[in-house]
Amino acid sequence: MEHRISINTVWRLPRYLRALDKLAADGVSSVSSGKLASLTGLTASTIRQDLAQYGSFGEQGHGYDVKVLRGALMHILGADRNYRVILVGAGHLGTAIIENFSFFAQGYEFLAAFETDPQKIGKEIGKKTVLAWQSVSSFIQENCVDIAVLTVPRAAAQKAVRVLAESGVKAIWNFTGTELDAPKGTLIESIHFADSLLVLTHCLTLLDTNENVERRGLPH
Amino acid sequence: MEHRISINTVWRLPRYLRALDKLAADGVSSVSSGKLASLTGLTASTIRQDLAQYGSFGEQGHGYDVKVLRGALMHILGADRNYRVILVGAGHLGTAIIENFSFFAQGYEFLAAFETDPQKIGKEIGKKTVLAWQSVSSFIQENCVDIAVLTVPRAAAQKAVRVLAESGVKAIWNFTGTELDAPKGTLIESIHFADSLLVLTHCLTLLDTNENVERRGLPH
DNA sequence: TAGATTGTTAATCGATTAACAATC
DNA sequence: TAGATTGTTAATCGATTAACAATC
Repeated sequence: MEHRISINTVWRLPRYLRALDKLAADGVSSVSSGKLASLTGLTASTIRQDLAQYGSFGEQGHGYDVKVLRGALMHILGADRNYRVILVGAGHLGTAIIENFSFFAQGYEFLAAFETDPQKIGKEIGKKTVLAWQSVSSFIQENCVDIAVLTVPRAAAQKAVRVLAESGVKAIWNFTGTELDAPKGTLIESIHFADSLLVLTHCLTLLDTNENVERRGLPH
Repeated sequence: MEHRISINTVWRLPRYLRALDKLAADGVSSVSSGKLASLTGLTASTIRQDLAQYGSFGEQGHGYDVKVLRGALMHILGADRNYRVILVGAGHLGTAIIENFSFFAQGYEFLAAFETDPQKIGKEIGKKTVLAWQSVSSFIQENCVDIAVLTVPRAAAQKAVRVLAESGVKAIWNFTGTELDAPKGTLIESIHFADSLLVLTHCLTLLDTNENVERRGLPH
């Protein structure tokens, strides 16, 4: 593969996937770039450009097969592998992520949760017992953990990252709302709730001042 | 104000705010665009360009006063107003958002939570009693609700949006993971956990194939 | 075949970067 | 004053859009 694919393109792929899932749920088997464009709020041109970076998935004159394209995107995004996941921080947020989100069912294997609070240790989350934070390092080494979902309080975040990285976790999915220094070789992907809320209030402000709002193409 | 400000710029403002908060916490009172650049992973040029869209907040030769710039950004983002907020869906996720996030303390006034599950009605979240979903419409009309935090199951999401919008909620902060149709006049800002996780696994895939990863400038 | 829609090349547009005069 | 750093203009780069030949 020749040139670097832009981060904009990468962040649009999950959006295509959402649209395809909806189409599949509605029993639609084939879709054109134009239809996909109207579903996602993007242009047909952008979609064809994005897909072209990875290969040819459509059929001229007939569009894309929903299942085929979905499978291709899943593969590109690395979502057809099996990931071994732990939860770090067994509060409401962590519990919600592990128990609520359906995408977490397929492919992802949830191994265990870790906590420092003795009151929470021993309870169950996602059908696994909550373990003591103390034991996380040996657990990671013995169980080849790929991803740690980080839902600890802000103050404990950076220290937890260090321990997780040193123990061999490959990636950290960060919900703590803090900017974390990623140790070399460890990937950190952050979801900043506050950013999203600030963009929301910004848009509210624009509405009030009667300016036009350009709704997001998701930089993030 | 002349031209439309790009969505990329808007999404960078909260990142500046995060850096400024960190500086303020460290007792730093003044910062240059260069320093801010290294803290955020952006370029000094981009930062000065972004700020210039809204005005002049620095002092030539001396950089920006941390508190002044912070205040300016808060104002631009509409975060210095008071918002009246309700929670719709009193599960783990909603509870986490209301109780965990410090930014929710200042400025935002949490009024009530709503649920359909009789088991949850009457309990407490964020020092407020969970009310019956039935009563949401009259509550919104009587209490001038600005923002609804939506944390209901996917299947209930679109119907809830219709009710909330018709009752007069101005904005919906959507955590349901579904693409929602926004009724005219209602703003919807969505956080898609799945998108973030897919980008994470995509980056993991790139690492494995030894390609370079361009880390995000946050399209979102 | 005719119609539709892709994959791809070329044109446009906008965003980022570089550079520098203004000035604290 | 000299040094530093802004605000801003100009240059570059990349991303989006438009167009169209290829083809199912």
